[in-house]
Amino acid sequence: MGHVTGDGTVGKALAVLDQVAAFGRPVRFSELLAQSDFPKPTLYRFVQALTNQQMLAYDPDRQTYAPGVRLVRLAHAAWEQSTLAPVARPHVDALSKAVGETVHLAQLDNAQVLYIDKRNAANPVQMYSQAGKVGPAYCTGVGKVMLAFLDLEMTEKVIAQQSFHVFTEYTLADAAALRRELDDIRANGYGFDREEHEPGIICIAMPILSEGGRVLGALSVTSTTNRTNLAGLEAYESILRETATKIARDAQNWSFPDYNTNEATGI
Amino acid sequence: MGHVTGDGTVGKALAVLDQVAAFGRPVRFSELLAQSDFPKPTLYRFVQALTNQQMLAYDPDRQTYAPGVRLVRLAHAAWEQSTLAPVARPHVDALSKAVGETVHLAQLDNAQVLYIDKRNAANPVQMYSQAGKVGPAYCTGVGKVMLAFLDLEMTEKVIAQQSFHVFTEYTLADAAALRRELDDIRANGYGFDREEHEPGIICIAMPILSEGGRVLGALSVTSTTNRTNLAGLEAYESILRETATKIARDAQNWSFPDYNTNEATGI
DNA sequence: AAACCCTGTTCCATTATTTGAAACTTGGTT
DNA sequence: AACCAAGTTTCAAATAATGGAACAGGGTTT
Repeated sequence: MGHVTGDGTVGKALAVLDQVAAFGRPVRFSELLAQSDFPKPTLYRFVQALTNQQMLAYDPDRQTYAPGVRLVRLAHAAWEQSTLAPVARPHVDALSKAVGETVHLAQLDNAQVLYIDKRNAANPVQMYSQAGKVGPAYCTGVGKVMLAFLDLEMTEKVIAQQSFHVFTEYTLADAAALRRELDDIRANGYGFDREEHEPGIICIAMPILSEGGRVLGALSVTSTTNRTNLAGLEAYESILRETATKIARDAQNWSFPDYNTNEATGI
Repeated sequence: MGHVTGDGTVGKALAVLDQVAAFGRPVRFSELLAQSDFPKPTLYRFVQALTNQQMLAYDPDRQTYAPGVRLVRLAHAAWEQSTLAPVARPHVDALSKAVGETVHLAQLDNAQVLYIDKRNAANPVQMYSQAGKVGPAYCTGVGKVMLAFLDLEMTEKVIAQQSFHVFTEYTLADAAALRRELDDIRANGYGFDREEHEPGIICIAMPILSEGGRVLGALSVTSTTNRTNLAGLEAYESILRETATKIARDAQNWSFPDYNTNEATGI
């Protein structure tokens, strides 16, 4: 599943957790066993331990396992401490209000795009409904602009991991096409999604770069071909650039209090 | 930290993960060690393994650990498969649109309230809550209504785990006061938060009960004493009850496709 | 009913991994 | 140069993980 699996027992158990998550639906023990390298009792004990620990949830009626609620709790802490989202939040709010279209905030995670925040024009803040979702890097606006500004070695490493599955007639179908696109993006400083992932869905995307030029994440404004076109989206370039700059600046100055914030504050 | 810690190496490692998350901020190895029962090398290896596995993120500049992004990915799967949120979503959307105030969807998790979804009011109150966040059960609207409809044995078990920290002058200060309140809630079928957790913040809360009467979760509509009062919130009782009933009904019929949903869809 | 699955669970001797006191390294401070 | 604190590695002993095999339990077929 793309992970190292090393790290002794811990790594093995977490591989099982990934395996369950990858199913995308509650899964039976036998299904896990069928595609597992572990012998039956070994897998059984991992699943038991993870369930005890509430990393998996067991449904006794259906006899199925699914990722457990403890993950939701832990993820909240991760989201607040290890992603750009808390720093970016006010800026993403302001951007969302200004453009009135769907806004995404993303980071790169294991050669994939990880969406860490989203604003719906109509319906603000639906956290994990989209945040936490992963998507392909080679055919999304945010993915491509992040790839474009990695150092070359890293870019190649990530390109090598892309699947180049063809979603639409506009999907970039191979590494060569993607490299040409990345050159364009580097020249312009930003990029588009030209219905490459979903028909009718287009976006303009802007990298969030640290002062040193390191890729921190990316922002995008998404719309549909019914409502506008690429030229129309281009109008958002300057506000996207400003927003990205502000987020990068704040990320630089971001520091956590070294006293123990006693979390007596509300929900 | 409330966990069993058993389950061999896996349980121990996850206890470390919880420990890091509990800090609520990036934490140094020595800080973990100071409050840990594990000897230095043992703790060290757990932290290493978790970091390799991206369950923790290491910041080399500050030499600190924080919960890692892999959790965000996994939590998305957990949220979609092991919580009420996906079933409730359309109903919560409709409720939110109808009432124009902040709406919360919560479940009970280890004697705490776990918020699993949220819709902001049209003009949002400055209040900090998100999916994944946990809160106290004894002094929130959703917490109390869930407690009220557990079976008595379970109710007592959960009451025994409450801290009864006094947040405001209205906070229920002990188990006896909470039990009286739960009796009231059982009689009415729903409950309020009377500024018990945060000054100026009030809410009306409704349990989500299965046909068999099992507690599935709770819904609340939150506002401020500036904008309304308890009598004003009471106007939402019927729509809350209807929404809760619909969610319970859908949760009953909820079934996962047994074919492999191939997830080619975009964000 | 008996024989036969298929799934999930437990046994237990073998094996490999974890364990932790102590020693060592690194970087900063007196 | 001596000291100190935080982090890292070593290695024999202790412990926990491993997996072949055998055992339930529920359902279906003979």
